[in-house]
Amino acid sequence: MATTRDRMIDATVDALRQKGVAGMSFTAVLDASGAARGAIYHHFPGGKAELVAEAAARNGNEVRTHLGALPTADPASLVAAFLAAVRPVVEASADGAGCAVAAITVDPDSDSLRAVAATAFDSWTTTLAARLTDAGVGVQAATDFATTLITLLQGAHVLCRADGTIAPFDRMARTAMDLVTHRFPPAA
Amino acid sequence: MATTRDRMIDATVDALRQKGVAGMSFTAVLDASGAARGAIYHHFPGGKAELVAEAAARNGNEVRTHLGALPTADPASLVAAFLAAVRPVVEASADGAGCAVAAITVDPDSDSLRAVAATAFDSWTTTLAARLTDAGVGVQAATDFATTLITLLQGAHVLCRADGTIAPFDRMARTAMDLVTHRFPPAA
DNA sequence: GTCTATACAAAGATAGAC
DNA sequence: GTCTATCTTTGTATAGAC
Repeated sequence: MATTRDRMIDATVDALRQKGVAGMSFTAVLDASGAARGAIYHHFPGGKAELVAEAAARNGNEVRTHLGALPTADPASLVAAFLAAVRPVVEASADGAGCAVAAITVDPDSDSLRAVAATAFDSWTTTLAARLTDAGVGVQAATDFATTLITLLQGAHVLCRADGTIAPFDRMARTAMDLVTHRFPPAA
Repeated sequence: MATTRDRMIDATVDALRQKGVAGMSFTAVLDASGAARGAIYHHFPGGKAELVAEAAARNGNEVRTHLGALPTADPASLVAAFLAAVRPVVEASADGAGCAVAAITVDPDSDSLRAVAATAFDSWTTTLAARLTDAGVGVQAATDFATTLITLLQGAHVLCRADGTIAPFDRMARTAMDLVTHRFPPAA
């Protein structure tokens, strides 16, 4: 069974994705988690900043784990696997969800939150880059390429949320596959 | 000379880029624009929603104008021109600025704001797609490609803001140029 | 059109009983 | 550890004088 503290973090991740840091309220987190008001500063003495940082970090770790499980093959099929894996997440964005890690980058005056987001994004690109080098891409190109894939993912969140549909993602995915297959043609 | 109303809109664009819709306060807008408190509902009877919608729409139109002025040539040099044009904007994101149109997509329960953002993004992709067809790309591929460029732009805003540097943009730009030149080799 | 003053709600944060 | 109650600040929104 999940502890109260865990439920609060999960509720915070959801709230971050939908409303961002400033738009998220303790009231919403407490309602969703069933916790009492005083529980916040009991479990998170640092207040909102601490709760938000831990929630975003947890979400970032989960995503990194998923990215690390992608099958390694030639670059083109890795890109295809990446796109297929993130599509359901972006689909949720079209319905108003968004990315929790991206949400904490918008905080006005919190350098520590931006650092948490930077660490998460860096872990994603590093993980993806490792898969690309496994697929035969050079180290420099793999790092650049992995950054591009995460950039596309984050941009798709924004465009699909605005559009209310997954259509922008699908247009982008077609282009990405077209470009990468011309650059790294399948050996077979 | 700019009217009070114009200065309020400009201040709102800045506030949106830095703090988002929920994080933006009338107090900040009034301080930055030098307007009085009562001026808000005089010029914008619809309150915050109306002010924010008009600010984002103005920002969206400005960007579209810039995109329409890009020189048309082969696809690869158009991409190069696009990347060079947006780089300074993304550089501001690394310092905490962000994109005003992207900011209004995060609003919790405002469908009209999301529609404003969707219209702006659509005008950008349509404008870019027209340049691509001028450069000889087919209509379907041009639409997909233009969406991909805007997706990269929005993703770069997010990653660079998190990182605090322009480095993610530059890594993405290298990859984008590498991919597009292999797909559409220069005629010369 | 522009200003001051204020009403009303909601936010984050704290204190202290159980 | 968990809860209720409350303090303080800040936000949006409005009223009305000039």
